[in-house]
Amino acid sequence: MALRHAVLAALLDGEYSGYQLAKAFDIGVANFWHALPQQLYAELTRLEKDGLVAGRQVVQESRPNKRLFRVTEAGRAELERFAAAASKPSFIRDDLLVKVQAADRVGTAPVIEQLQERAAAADAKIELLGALLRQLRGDMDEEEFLLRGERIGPYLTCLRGLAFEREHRDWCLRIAAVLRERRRAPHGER
Amino acid sequence: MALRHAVLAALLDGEYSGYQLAKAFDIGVANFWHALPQQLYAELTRLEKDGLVAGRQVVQESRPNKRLFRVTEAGRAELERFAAAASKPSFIRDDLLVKVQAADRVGTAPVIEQLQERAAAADAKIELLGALLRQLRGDMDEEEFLLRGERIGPYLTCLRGLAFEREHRDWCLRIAAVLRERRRAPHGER
DNA sequence: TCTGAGTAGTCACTTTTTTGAGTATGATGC
DNA sequence: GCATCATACTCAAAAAAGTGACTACTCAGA
Repeated sequence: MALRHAVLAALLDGEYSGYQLAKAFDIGVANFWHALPQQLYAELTRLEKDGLVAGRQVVQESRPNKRLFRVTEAGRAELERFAAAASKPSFIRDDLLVKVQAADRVGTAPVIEQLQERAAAADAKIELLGALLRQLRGDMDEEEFLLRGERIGPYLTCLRGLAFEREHRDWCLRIAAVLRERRRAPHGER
Repeated sequence: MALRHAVLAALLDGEYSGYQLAKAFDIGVANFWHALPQQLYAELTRLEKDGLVAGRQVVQESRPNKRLFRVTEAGRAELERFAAAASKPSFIRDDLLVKVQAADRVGTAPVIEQLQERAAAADAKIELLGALLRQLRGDMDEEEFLLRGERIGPYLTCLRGLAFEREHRDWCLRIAAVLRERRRAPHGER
């Protein structure tokens, strides 16, 4: 039960529909969890059944009706319990790293290409997160916001995401450069 | 099928038993994938059935017999195919981040504690990876090794792991400091 | 007027990952 | 001499995550 708590945490700041939640999971929440819309709808259904969130129907004209969910007291308590329990260690799990591990035993050309695509994607995400951070802290500077802002959780996770993306971009570019250089000027035998 | 390729990539450097592989997955390979021994044994069985690895029985005295596996030509070809295919984007997936996201809506004390434990664990991993990198590059310096070393794949993924752990440690320490400071000097109302 | 994109979701299914409980032997430490 | 650790694995099951295929309605643009 892991997506469960990510959904609860994402839902702390107000009412969201499954659809809106899916968008949040594509940007801010993606810094600590990832899920497809179907998974979110399913999890919301389970959470509601367990009384951890409450949904209400909102009838709309000119677009489909929707259900908005908010965290209940029981949900908040569950999150409290979760926060106090031990966390599993985090780790990277990335196809691209697997390819790099094999890098000098398989063709490097496609890997170099993917490293560069990744770097570009990371760049895009860095901009997105920068904008999100500016928006979250409003007119305060970061230090002041972190000390006096009233809701810093999402900001803190975005900081982590930003650092991750920067690091990832730099690594991708460096590794791509190394692999290109080695193609240009071959090394030992083989 | 993702663990599959991680196992193949890890097996590129020689013959390993499931048991040895499990150790590798706890240190170096953990930089790009993570798995429990049971999964590795199961995956090795499947890989062998599919002809991507070949196992041979090694009879031992004074300890249980073991089976050593190596990547076959078909396995190498599969890895080649995998390297050329598109990769899924990577993302962080971390309980602790979920807790931080909820940080100012639930009790922060246990979260601060966990952040510090994590920072310490990251420190330990940083040392481990540093030693592994020194061992992998032998008496060359990094630049020379990356250019002329004959097997740099594992080195490159360890570099990623090292950067990740450093970043993670710094973030944990900073966030712990921020949350402590906010407990000391409360902000807005609530 | 047709096409595609955005909103809002559901159902069924498969794959992957995790968890828990075992087996067996020799070596090492108190 | 007894307990625990390290080696080396296996089996079964549950939980979590991911995939594909669908429904329906509105609006904007070609």
